[in-house]
Amino acid sequence: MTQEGHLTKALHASGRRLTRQRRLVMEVLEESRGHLDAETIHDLVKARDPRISLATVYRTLAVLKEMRLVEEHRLGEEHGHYEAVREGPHYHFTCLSCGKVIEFDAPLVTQVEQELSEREGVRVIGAHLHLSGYCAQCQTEAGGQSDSER
Amino acid sequence: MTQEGHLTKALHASGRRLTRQRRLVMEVLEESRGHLDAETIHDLVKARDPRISLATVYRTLAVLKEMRLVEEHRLGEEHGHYEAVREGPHYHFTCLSCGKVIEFDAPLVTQVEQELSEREGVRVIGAHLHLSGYCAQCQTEAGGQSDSER
DNA sequence: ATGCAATTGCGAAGCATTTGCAAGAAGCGA
DNA sequence: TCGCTTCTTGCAAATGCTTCGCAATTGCAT
Repeated sequence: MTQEGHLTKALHASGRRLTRQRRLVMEVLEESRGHLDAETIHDLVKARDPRISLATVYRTLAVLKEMRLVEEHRLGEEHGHYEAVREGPHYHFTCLSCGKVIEFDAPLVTQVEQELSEREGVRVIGAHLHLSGYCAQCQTEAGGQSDSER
Repeated sequence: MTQEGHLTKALHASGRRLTRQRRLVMEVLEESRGHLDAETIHDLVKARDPRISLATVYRTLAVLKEMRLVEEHRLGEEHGHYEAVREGPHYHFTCLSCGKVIEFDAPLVTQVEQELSEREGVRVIGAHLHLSGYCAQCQTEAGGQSDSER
């Protein structure tokens, strides 16, 4: 009831309510710690409550995003992927061949932010670093350097 | 005729043809060195040839992208923005308030790529770094630190 | 100049995401 | 606990961006 209590409080702080649907979406995101798209989230949530609608999933994700409990990433430049926010910043690498996503941290990004802030006078709020290429496995399996993808 | 010749050659190398439409799209992208969305590109191209269709703009952008002459960015996580590829890598900062885009370089990103490659055995092909926050102007004008945006 | 394959324009289709609205809950206060 | 008010949901229709099918054009190699 700890994390649920936290969610309740966070919602109430902005005049919102804790609903079964919101709790389920948050649960799914926290349990399967991956990068799920809306459709997948919808499926997983439906397994626990078949009545939930896709529109509600989208609305919930928007709310959670606004509360900074969830982040949206545009990994393959395709449709959105969502994940529950964890400690510290982390970035993504996507394999162009098999689609695998590797998460990594990179303190140097903070340094880049600082340099930019100083040089341009901006205030940086968010940072997305998205690398792409071929993972170790796909490199050995197929050479992986041809343009034969997509 | 230099750059046009180059475009022709690049197209022919992959069994493609240089058409008026493709030349115009490339021209527009090179002249207005910004981050244009497809609709804007379409408008600019139509100013020079009203017959061009939006579908052709998209098809041309796909071709140019595949030839690595153009890059697509998902800046505001909204719709795609396109720009002609220039020398060296460069990254983007978007102002959450006014939407302004600042481009910058950051050699440190290369270092991040190398670290990841060594640690995970991947081969990095592309890198997108997208920072967001408030530009100097928007910070002074409105304080800019409240969550009052969208 | 001629022919064939690549390309275009058009409208329609396709996705992912959003929205309008009436019915359904959450949670405050009595 | 019961009501009432307001926030939420489901549904389906709508939207916005992007892609596709197909017949008509057009580049360009010969």
